[in-house]
This record gives sequence, C-alpha cells and structure tokens, in this order.
Amino acid sequence: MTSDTATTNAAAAAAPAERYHHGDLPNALRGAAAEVITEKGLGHFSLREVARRAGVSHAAPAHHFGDTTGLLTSLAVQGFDHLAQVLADATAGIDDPEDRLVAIGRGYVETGMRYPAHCQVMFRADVVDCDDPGYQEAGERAYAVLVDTVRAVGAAENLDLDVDMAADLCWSAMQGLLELYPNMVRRREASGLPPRDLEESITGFTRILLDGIRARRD
Amino acid sequence: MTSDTATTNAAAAAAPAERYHHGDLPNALRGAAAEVITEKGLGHFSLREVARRAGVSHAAPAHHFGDTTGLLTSLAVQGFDHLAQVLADATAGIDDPEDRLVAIGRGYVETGMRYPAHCQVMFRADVVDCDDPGYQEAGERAYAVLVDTVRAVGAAENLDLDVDMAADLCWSAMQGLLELYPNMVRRREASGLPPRDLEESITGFTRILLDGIRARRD
DNA sequence: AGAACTGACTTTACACTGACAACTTGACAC
DNA sequence: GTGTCAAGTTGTCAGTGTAAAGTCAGTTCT
Repeated sequence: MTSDTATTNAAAAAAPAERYHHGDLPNALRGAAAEVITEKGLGHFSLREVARRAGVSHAAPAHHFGDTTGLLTSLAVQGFDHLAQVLADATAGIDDPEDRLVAIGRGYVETGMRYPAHCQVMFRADVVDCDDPGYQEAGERAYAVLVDTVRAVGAAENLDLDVDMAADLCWSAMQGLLELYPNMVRRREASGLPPRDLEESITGFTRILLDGIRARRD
Repeated sequence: MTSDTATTNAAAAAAPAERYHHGDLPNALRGAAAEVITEKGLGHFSLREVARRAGVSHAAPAHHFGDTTGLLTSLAVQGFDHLAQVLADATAGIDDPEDRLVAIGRGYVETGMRYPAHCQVMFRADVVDCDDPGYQEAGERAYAVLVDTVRAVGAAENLDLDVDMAADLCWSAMQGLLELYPNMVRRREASGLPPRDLEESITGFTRILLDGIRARRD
C-alpha cells in the first residue's frame, strides 16, 4: 500500500519487458488509466482493463494505489502538476499582466485538450480523494499562478477588483468551456454555422473577461 | 423497450403500493437515480441500487429505459426541461435585458443546486446518449433563452457583440462555477477566508461578465 | 362471457467488476 | 547462504449490467 502520488521519475528507462518487476508500473498504470478514460469515458472506467493494458495482473494496481480512488487521485495530481508546469512556462517571459492572463487561459484549455482524461478527473470529488495532501498541494500550486496574475492585472491598472472573485470567474469560464465545448460544436453544426475552434473561443472569452475586469477603475 | 423520455405526467396519483403495476415507475426510477447520484456521486452509480430503492426487481429499469445510458439520458432530458422552465419563469416579467441576464445566471445555478444529480449528467457524453432527439431538443430549448437574452442586451445598447460567443461565455462561466464551487469553498476555508456563498459568486460573476459584454460599443 | 393479446414486471443466468487475502518472485543486505 | 521486503501473482467473494425467458394483470376482440 505505497502512497505513490505522481512521481515523475522515469526510473529504469529501458525495461526488458519480460522482467518480473515492471520498472515503473505506477506510471504505466496512470498512462493506461488515461487511455481507458480517453477512449471509453470515465463512466466506463475499469481497473481491470487498466491492468490488462499495462500487462500486469488485475490486482497489481492495488499494490501501488490501494483502490480505484487511489489511482484516479494520483491521475488528478499528475494533471495538476502538468497544469502548474504549463501555466508557469506559458507566463514565463511575459511582462504585461493582461498578456499573461491570456496565456493562462490558453494554457489551461490547451492542457485540458492534451490531457483530457486527467482533466475529467481533477474536480470529480466522487471519484477522487480530495483530502489527499498531494492533491491539495498540486491544485493550490496551479491556482496560485492564476490568482497572482489577476492580482497583477488589478495592480497594474489600479482597478477596483475583487481578485479572488475575478480569478474564480476566469477559472470557471475555462473549465466550463472545456466541459461544454463538444456540446457547442454540435449545436453550431446543427444550426448550420461553421464550427468555432477552441483557440477562437479562448481568445474571445478572454477578451470579454478582460474587458469586464478592467471596467471598474478607482 | 419503451422510449420514455421524461414525461412529467403524474398519472395514477394514488398508487396502492402493493399493486403489480407500479403506476409511474419511470418517474420513480428517475427519482431514485437522482437520489443515488446525489448521495454517492455518479462514480458510484448502480442500476440495481436504483431498482432497490424504487422497490422493484433489478431488471425492471431495462424495460423502460433499455440500459443505464437510457436511464441517465432520460434524467438529463428532465434536467434540461427543468432548466428551460426555470429560465423561462425567471425572465418572464423582466423588461430590461441586463436584468434578465442576471436572472438567467441565478436561475441556472439555482437549478444546478436544486437538481445536482441532473446537472452532473447533462453534459456527460460518456454516460448519456447525445444523439437522442429528446435530449437535443430539450437542450436547445434551454439554450435559446440565454442566446435570445444576450442578443437583446446587444441590441438594446447597440453593442459590437458576437452574440454566440458571449452566450457561450456566460454559459461556460455558470457551468464552471457549478463544477468548481465545492473546490472554491475548500480553498477559501484552507486560506482562512470566510466562505463566499453561491449567491454572491453569481452576482459577482454576472457583474463582471456584463461589464465585459457592454465594453465595446459601436 | 371467454379468449387472445400486450405491456409491465420478475426470475434466472452469465460474464465482468472491485476489493481482499494468501501466496510467490526477485533483489538486496548481511 | 539466510532474512527481509517490495513487487507482483492467483484465487475468491459479493456485487454489477444486460440478455432471455417466464409470469402476471389489464385491455381488446369476438
């Protein structure tokens, strides 16, 4: 019952494959889990299917993650790790706070599209252990990038701004976009409109959001 | 294999309970399903548990809904029906388009809190049949209220506005809020801040969104 | 009235699942 | 070597979704 929460070490890089010890089974299992979720959706997730794909026995995952919740929690943590990294990288060289906020929006949704399985799991309190310290820490780390940037926007233009509220709105908008985007595409198809791509949605959203945030000056 | 999609008729109101025929089993099953999802979360949903709560055999749901997806789809349709109704009622007596938009935000999130199970299901393409005509129709009906209102806001103030984009943003923000709210509460608790209640979030969100929408005049 | 039909369920059956306990395998320390 | 321990295995159990066949009650036809 090891508590392995998303250690990113690719230890024992060349795994001979017939070996009894896998080398890095936890990561392989996370990968397989992400695969299953991406293909079949979280609603048809199965621990045994994950084990099968990783080429180990059905009980092997339990050894590393305890139970299903353990594995999914670990996946969520990895998702937050990725996100925090992407956001940090995306904002790195940018001075203007507003440009940074746009970059964050882009980074958030980009991460969501690149790791759809992770993102489907990150806020699902019913399948994840929200009290896990690793989970909370990683989430906090990612969120901090956003709050800091919103704060900077407010400070740079001397705005009358509830930073927390504005940050939560940006976050909600991007999360909602991630969840509803397929639905939006379908609706536009049905209406005969050309599909608006994700990039365009992000840009449009952030523009309106920034206008809203900037609206009230001291 | 009846295709019973959320008929709201409370037919045979007084059901003697020992009768062989239930009276309105489809509705009872939807209710039980909502209960299970609310209590245990969609991740621990079980068709047999639903049947147990409705007091029927485990195979009874199949007769009305085919399979799990069928039942959950029906629940989603009912959710959209509720939502469309609430939004229509909420905007009924209001003339000012902006006030109407605020009322919609309030109505949306209120519905989400009142029917959490329905809302957890409505956009989950992996557990719901998105091609179901009833599903699409009900969704369209609810969405139309929002788009119309956003259009009215734009027209009233002669704004340079991509109506579809703005509507999608409002929708995303509210959906995101629904999904992330528990997380926001936990974070504020952890930071020692007083919990911001949902009402306040909605008001704050809509204020910023409206400011953003109004920002660009012709 | 009785017979035939149909919809609403129940019973039975099966393959699959998550979780647990008990066992085996390999690697490393001494 | 022996001991130890993490990393897997096999086996088992109750619970699950779905399909098929059986049973019951009400309606309709004659």
